[in-house]
Amino acid sequence: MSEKILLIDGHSIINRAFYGLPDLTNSEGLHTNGIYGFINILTKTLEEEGPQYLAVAFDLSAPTFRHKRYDKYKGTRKPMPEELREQVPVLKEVLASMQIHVVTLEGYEADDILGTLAKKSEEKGMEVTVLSGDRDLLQLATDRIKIRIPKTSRGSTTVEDYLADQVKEKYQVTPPQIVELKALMGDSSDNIPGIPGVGEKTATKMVVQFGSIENAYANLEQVTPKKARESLREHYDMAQLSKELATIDIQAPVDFAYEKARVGEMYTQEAYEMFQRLDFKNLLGRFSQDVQTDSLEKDFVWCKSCQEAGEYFTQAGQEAGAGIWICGQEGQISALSLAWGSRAVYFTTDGELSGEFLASQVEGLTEKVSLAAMDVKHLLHFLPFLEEKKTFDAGVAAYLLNPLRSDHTYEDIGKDYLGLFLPPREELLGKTPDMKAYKDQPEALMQVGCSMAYVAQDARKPLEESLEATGMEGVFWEIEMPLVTTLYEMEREGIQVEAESLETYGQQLVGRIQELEARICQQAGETFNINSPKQLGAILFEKMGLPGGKKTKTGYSTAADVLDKLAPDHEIIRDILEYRQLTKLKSTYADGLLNFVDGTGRIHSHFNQTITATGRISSTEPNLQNIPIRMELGRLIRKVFVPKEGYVFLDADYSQIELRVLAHMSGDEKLIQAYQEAQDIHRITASQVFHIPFDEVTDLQRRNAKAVNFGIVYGISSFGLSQDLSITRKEAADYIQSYFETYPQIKGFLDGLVEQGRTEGYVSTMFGRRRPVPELKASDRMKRGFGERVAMNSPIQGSAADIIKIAMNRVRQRLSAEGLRSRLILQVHDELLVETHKDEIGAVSRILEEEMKGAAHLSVSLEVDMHQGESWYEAK
DNA sequence: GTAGTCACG
DNA sequence: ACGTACGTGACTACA
Repeated sequence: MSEKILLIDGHSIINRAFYGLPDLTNSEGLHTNGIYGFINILTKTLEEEGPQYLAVAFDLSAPTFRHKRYDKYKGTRKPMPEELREQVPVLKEVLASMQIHVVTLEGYEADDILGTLAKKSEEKGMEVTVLSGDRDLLQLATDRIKIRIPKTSRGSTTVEDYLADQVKEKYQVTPPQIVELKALMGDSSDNIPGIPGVGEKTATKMVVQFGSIENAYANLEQVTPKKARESLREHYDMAQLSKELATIDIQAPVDFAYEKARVGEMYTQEAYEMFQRLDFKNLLGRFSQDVQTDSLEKDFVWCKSCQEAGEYFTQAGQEAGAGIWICGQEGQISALSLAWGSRAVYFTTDGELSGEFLASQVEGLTEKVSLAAMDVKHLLHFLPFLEEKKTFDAGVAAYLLNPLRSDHTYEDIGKDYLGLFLPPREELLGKTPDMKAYKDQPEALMQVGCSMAYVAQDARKPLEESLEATGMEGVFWEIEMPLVTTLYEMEREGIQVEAESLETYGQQLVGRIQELEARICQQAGETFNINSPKQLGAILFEKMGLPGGKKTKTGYSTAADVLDKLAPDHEIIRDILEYRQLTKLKSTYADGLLNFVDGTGRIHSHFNQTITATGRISSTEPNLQNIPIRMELGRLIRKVFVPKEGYVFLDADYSQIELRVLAHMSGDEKLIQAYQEAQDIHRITASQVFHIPFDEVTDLQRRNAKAVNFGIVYGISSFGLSQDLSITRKEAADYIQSYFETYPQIKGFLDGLVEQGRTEGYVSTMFGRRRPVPELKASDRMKRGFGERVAMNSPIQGSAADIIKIAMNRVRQRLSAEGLRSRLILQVHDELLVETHKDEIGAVSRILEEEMKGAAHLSVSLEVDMHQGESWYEAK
């Protein structure tokens, strides 16, 4: 058996991968799809070919001998998009970490390196495989040099293999004659001129007939068709030049030592860390267990004894800070990890230690040291004595520093801020909940718990430094850390629901739903699943032939805005819309909420502080921020949310907080003045934008002005506004223009935000919270447009979020400082709900009003609407 | 697991 | 020629 070498065309393969795969980015925002695809094609080919030698060739940016020969060479080539360009140096790092030999040569292209090495290896008696996306390489094929061309279509990759015979079969010419073809046809991507008027067919015919351009020229009179003959006569020089440019140099002065190219261990420690950095999680399994565990250098100790525990806590007390993690339920600690210095200890309560003992040890510890944790809100369930200004939440810090990440795990934070590669929780425990793992997988849980405590403590310094460097230490300590306590208390309190009424409400829907279901199927002429957009689309737009047209990737859109247009003419559509409404209420709200009622009749939603890109909080399990209100039938659900005995609800919401924030941030005098003069901002906007006396503004004009105001806050586009108002784009554009003429500083402000996003890479709220806007650098126009709207909207939405967070903290602190029994229990972006003791209504309404209005001092006042009621329904 | 839909600000 | 308003989360169908 002869030896085998695999030669890879680096740029062309990463190109293929980049364009063939969907967009992928790692936690640093680096695009990785090209690298990922490259590694996949590389490893797949290695498996199939099993070569002893391997090398990857890259072009250099320096001019090659071809440029010297022809200055327009590759001159018209489109520049590589930034998303791809940035991946090339990283790919080279990855290859280096995998001990894969990379070859470049100044003055030559990768093709020449590949050609030279292929021929050289063939002469040495080796079998050669060249992997490239570029068909030019086919000229190298022989019966021992195989060219492999991967093709990606719809996600799956197939590879075409060419030995000399297959080239002949497919192109009717020998591999060396591929050069003749290219010289005749030209190549627009390389800017090789070719012969005008000669395409693939004529070129192939000519080469088959004459063998070469020179021979064709020598027998010019036999060349057909006539147009090609004349063209060849006239442009023979150019054809010769083209041929020179298209010919791969097989004698490039490459310095190549086969020993360096020998295939060795690719799955090295360095490669493991590279793959982790790039978030190639599903490739990590290819590494040996040794490599995977070697990346974990920390020693974690398990402690079950009281005496040792006491000593450990004393030791930790000598330090400036300690990291902590707890697993348990209902306020009872089962296991606790404590990290300080360079160690972490795991305490469990299955022996001598008790949860109470550990909690008291921690309480003692907090007298001396400041604690850090990945999730302080969770910690508060077990350690309610923690003080917000003395405790550091690494998850919240990481979120502020990059609010675009979907989560902030110890693994990510360790990687980003400590350069530490820890096995992710997913690998150690999968989705097993902590408490289950405590029983079934104690070793793995120890790893997780200690990693959490360790990373929180060790990453604290770099995180705090980053917060200072970005000017977000104020947002962190003054807004977010106090908010941890506020949200914890809101979650703990929960909200009371009348479960029986909720059940009755659900029951009442069932009858009507069944009735509608029957009517719809009867009108359709068959029974089908109305909840399936696919089946529904087929019925409406194919069977019944309603005008609809495709709208989604997968078929017809049956969304409400499409159906709304058909509703006036078709009873079935009206029934479907009602059916949709009712089933939504039944499944998400009636049945959905019932699942979350606890033993005491209350629902405890989770308020998440580290999710949104703008700084808002979110609510889950259940989401209490999207309880119906716009439609009366849905709004009735709010009747089941009631205050406990002896209490009422006080509900306070900001009036147009985002528009007021915009007036303030932009400093637009006209808009500020408008707010000072009139109650009804939409009406005054209509009056000013449409040049109509205030008292003569029609409802329609007011509605249009309101939509424009919304549009401005969302990052205006004429398309979006035209959709919302069902008007033409032109009309929408006129509204916008007129709006900007009325409020000129708004335009300047919004343009400035986009500009800032472009130059700085992020935009900021009034309080310094940042949102990165990487989309502004995208080559895709749509993505950029999205980035522009985000740059305009985020500072507004985010500042409003900051303001209500400040208000929430102050309300919570005052309720507590004044010894009141009333509690803040819900926040819905611009609204606060307080379960208010009947004796405290006056005090609480003053607190709400003062703290909400006083949360920020803007150049327009902050206004608050307040309502009282025996249910959430009544309090709005 | 993704896509479609729809509830909220 | 293309195709988007900003920010979320839950449910259902379906591969």
